[in-house]
Amino acid sequence: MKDIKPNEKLQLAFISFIQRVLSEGDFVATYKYALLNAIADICIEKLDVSTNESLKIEHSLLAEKILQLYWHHAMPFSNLKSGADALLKQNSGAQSKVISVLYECQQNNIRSLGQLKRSSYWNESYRAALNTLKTGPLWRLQILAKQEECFLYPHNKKPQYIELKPGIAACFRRFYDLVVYLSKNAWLQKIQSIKYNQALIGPQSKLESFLFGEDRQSLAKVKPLLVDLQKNQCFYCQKPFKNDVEIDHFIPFSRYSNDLAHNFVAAHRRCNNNKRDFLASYEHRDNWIESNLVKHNQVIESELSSYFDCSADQSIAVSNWAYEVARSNHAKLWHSIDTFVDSAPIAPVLTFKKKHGEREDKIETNKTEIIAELEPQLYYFPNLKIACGHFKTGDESDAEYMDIPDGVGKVDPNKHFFARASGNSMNGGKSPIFDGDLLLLEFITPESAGSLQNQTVAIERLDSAGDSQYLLRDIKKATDENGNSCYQLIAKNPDYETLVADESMKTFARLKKHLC
DNA sequence: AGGGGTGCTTGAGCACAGGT
DNA sequence: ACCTGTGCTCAAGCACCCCT
Repeated sequence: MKDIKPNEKLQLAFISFIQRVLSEGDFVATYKYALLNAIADICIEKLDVSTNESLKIEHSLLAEKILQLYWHHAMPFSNLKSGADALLKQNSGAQSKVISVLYECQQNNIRSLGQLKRSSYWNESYRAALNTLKTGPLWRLQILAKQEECFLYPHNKKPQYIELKPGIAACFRRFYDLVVYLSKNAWLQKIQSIKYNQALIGPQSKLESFLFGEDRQSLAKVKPLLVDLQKNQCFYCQKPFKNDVEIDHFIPFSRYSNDLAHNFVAAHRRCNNNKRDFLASYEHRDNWIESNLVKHNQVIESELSSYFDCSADQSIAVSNWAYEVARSNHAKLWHSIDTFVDSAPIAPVLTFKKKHGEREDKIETNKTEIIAELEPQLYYFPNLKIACGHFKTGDESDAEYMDIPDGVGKVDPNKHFFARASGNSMNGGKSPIFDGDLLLLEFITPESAGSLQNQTVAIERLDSAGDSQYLLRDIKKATDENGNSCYQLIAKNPDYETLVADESMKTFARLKKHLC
């Protein structure tokens, strides 16, 4: 729930603005498509992006991302029919500066972006991208129909970063697929529209896969390593390989089209095909974290850093984002052949955690020392007021983490969460609940609820505006005046009247523990 | 009405000068 | 050495006008 529900009006305004950028902006070169794509990528690659906060993105990070996005574009495009072989122009005038410098690097036998970063060509390429961004696209992206409209970030040229306005980063995360799809399509059309390119591209071409396709060749480097690390067993079914190994993108390539070294697992062809573009279940995700980001982190980094980006933080951030979106959309997660599980209700967000007593700077210097594990924390929803009075509107936005206090017993981050009581209707009986008390609740569904008789539950209903309202009450089965059985919602405080459950209400969570 | 020529505007590349 | 600002050039898009 964290990060995924920016204000609905803002979401609509965001979508509308992105559409306008692509339709009303003037495009002579393709930089602005790349910039939009770069910002979207960075928003999902960063850990700790909060819903309503602004997000600073360093110009340097954008420049690196731009180089990454243009890397493939700087290779000569071959038209198989005509035999022509040349660089596609990405500017209506002279060739784009970024393409020119990357092309020069490739002509000097730099074969990957990782190699470029370690080479003497890096500085020049990086500066070209940075200068290009700062002289134009950063301040032109938000010029719509000749008018400057700073919806995404203010135009402040002094600091070395742009600052996405509150909620914008969350919108980029929520609508990542859409933004990338739209910007890449517009990018593709722009390249096709440049007259110089038309002779080269011809009437139909494989331009899209050339520009935005994956580098399949590099996967050959991954297979033997992963087969070895996985002890010749399929990542998903744990059964041995029989000449049927395929490399799977754990976070599907269709969802995130940058190859990250930690994102690969070896799987049976059948398992991989059956998984298709689904996210794997939480169980698989835990195993992936344990295997690729903890146990084999260093080996993967040393063996594959020449071919792929190797940031464990980036991988975990992308995985968090992908699972957040899945949960928000109630998507199914693939577990095994033709078997799926729910992504809702609450997926634990994984973060790296230091070993107890370890110094902070070790994270930077020695990643093998980092252990990835579920923090002993649960979600806390400060905006979710569980009413102890009358139904009260609240929402699940702005989730935070809260340490699990001692003595609460066994909890599951998939089910349990914290929220505050609001009001005094449950202030009575043996264990009164006061306004502001912390409640440990367990999410329930009609299927998982079991008998609720004599339990304290949070009930949810929708108000006339469509917002959710919540109320905490004891449940008791009773008989109404017509002799029909019904459920009474009883307040511990006798000053509050007993309500009868109706069809507009649903049980949302049961009270597991009341913490003062 | 439609085609072609002209001039203006815009976004981008590039060279250069001056400041830090 | 690096950054920043300025001015020039170029190609494309567009509006306008004129001619057929």
